Amino acid sequence: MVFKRKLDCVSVAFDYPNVPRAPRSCRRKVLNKGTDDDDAKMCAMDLLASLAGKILEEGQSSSASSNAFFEVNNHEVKQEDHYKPLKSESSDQGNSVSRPPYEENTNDKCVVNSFSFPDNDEGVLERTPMSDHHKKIHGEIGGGHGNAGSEQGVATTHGLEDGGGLTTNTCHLEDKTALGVQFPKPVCVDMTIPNGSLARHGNHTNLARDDDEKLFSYRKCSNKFMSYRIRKSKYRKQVPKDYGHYRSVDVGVKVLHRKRKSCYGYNGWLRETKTIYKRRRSPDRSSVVTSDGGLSNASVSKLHEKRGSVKLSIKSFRIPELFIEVPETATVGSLKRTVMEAVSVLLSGGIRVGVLVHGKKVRDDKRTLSQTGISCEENLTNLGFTLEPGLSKVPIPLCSEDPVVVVPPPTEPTSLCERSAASPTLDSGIPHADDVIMDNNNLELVPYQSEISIDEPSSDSRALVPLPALEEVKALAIVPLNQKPKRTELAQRRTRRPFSVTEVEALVQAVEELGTGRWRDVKLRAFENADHRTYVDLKDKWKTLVHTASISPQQRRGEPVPQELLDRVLRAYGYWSQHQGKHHARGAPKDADTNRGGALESGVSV
DNA sequence: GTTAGGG
DNA sequence: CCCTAAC
Repeated sequence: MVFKRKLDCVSVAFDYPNVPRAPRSCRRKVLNKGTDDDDAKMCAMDLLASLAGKILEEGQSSSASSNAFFEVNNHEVKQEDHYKPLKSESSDQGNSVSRPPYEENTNDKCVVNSFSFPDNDEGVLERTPMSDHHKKIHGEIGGGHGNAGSEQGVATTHGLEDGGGLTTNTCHLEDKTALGVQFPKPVCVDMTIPNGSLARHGNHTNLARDDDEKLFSYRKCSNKFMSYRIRKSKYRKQVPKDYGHYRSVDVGVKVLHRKRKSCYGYNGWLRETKTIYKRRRSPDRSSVVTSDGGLSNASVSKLHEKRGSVKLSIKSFRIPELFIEVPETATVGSLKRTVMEAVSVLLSGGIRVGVLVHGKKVRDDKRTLSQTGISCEENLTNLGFTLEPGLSKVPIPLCSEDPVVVVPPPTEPTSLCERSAASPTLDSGIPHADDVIMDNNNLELVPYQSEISIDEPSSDSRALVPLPALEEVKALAIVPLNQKPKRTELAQRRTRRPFSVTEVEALVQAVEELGTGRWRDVKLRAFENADHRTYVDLKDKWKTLVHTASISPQQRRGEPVPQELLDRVLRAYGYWSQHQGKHHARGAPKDADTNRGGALESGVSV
């Protein structure tokens, strides 16, 4: 029998309400020190910086005047096999073992696929290679710059939105990234910060106002996931899972963003970001005309051409995909903060920009735009940008076709997500949770096989980023490895998840039967399906339980544990302290089942 | 990979 | 919960 092993969740799970403390790991904070001096990148970086600032402002002002809203695509995943009922036959104490709390795991995992920015002012990138003047720096965040090229206002560009310049792209089949077992109900989220209008999508399944009078629109999305094999948590800290992988899809950078918290406050982050990006302003004086990043649906549109210069309007930037995990009971506010933090962390980690012409990445930073063909009117419409994790060392060969974040003006702007949602047949493509679990012992994040093959042959993404699936696989597999060398700041403490009484009950029960030296068995026995509980966790919990039981009730904190349980803890503790190993031979899980009563009781009675 | 124990 | 030593 193959036991499921802990599957470390790759997700962003900030539990603000429950985790007041700051991560101890505010140590390593290394920002990307890339020295890329590419103009385009710089421009984009500046733009990003400003956009990030904008986001932060949005996020910080509790006034929350922003108009941000999500589009959540709720994936309905079968859960039947995700959790295995706790064995109860072993209970000889008459207490029917209730289903462990991990079965209450109703956390939704969210996948943030896109993040667009306000459209109030169009983000205009002006490249004037021969020019020597800076028009404007992005310090004027929010300032209403002249909106040159208003004629192709985002809203009209794709005709998808009701004038809101909203991103419609959401879930792309190829982007469904989820750990099936960990994601009972994965949610694909598309984030957009519109300029005050609402997107209209056909797949809304829910619509609710959040506490800031903004709208959340939920809609179904295809149950299509990519699964990854992830190594156990033991080496989690050494593994830069944050940039677990990214692939070439029109959605853009794929980032498996593991739970973590920014070591910096938003202010600090903002400061740092600005500083850095300013410092790295393009040496050859390209300028960012507006900083507000009026971004909408993924595209780059040509504003107009002046002689010798190129003006671009970047309609949208997608952030690398983020996984977010929040309990259903979480507040909208906490969700916001979670997303905010995720985005902040992501951006603070550095982002690189790639340039694509006709879907092909232009690697030579030395080439001029005209040499690249970007100056041509025709090509300009086929100009795209990519966002990539700002790693100083990004594997070159396999990442050649980096994820597209800003893609050429889509001729067919319908989001893949919508298509996905409309393709129920694809739902069957979800890898079964068990499949994922069975072999998640690899360090790399490897796309689940079935995923690749399910790619929609004619999806936009393929057209936009012609990258063979195989290549993607390689890239995915290699990225984490190459990044391994000290992606320091990524290490992050897991979110604290206090044991519930039910869990304690299950733990006590198991320890009573198995003893205190067999945590793996305890895990397998009582918490096999609680992927977030490692045997070390159980051991630690037991430790605290023993301590808790030893102190006066007044000194105890947290959710009170029934005295009855604490008594059992002490009893078991005392027993197993005296019978170390004596019953190990017969204490094997299978034996314990027949033990009817458990080692503790039978042992004591003897 | 597991345990055990300190942090 | 994290980190490590020890096995």
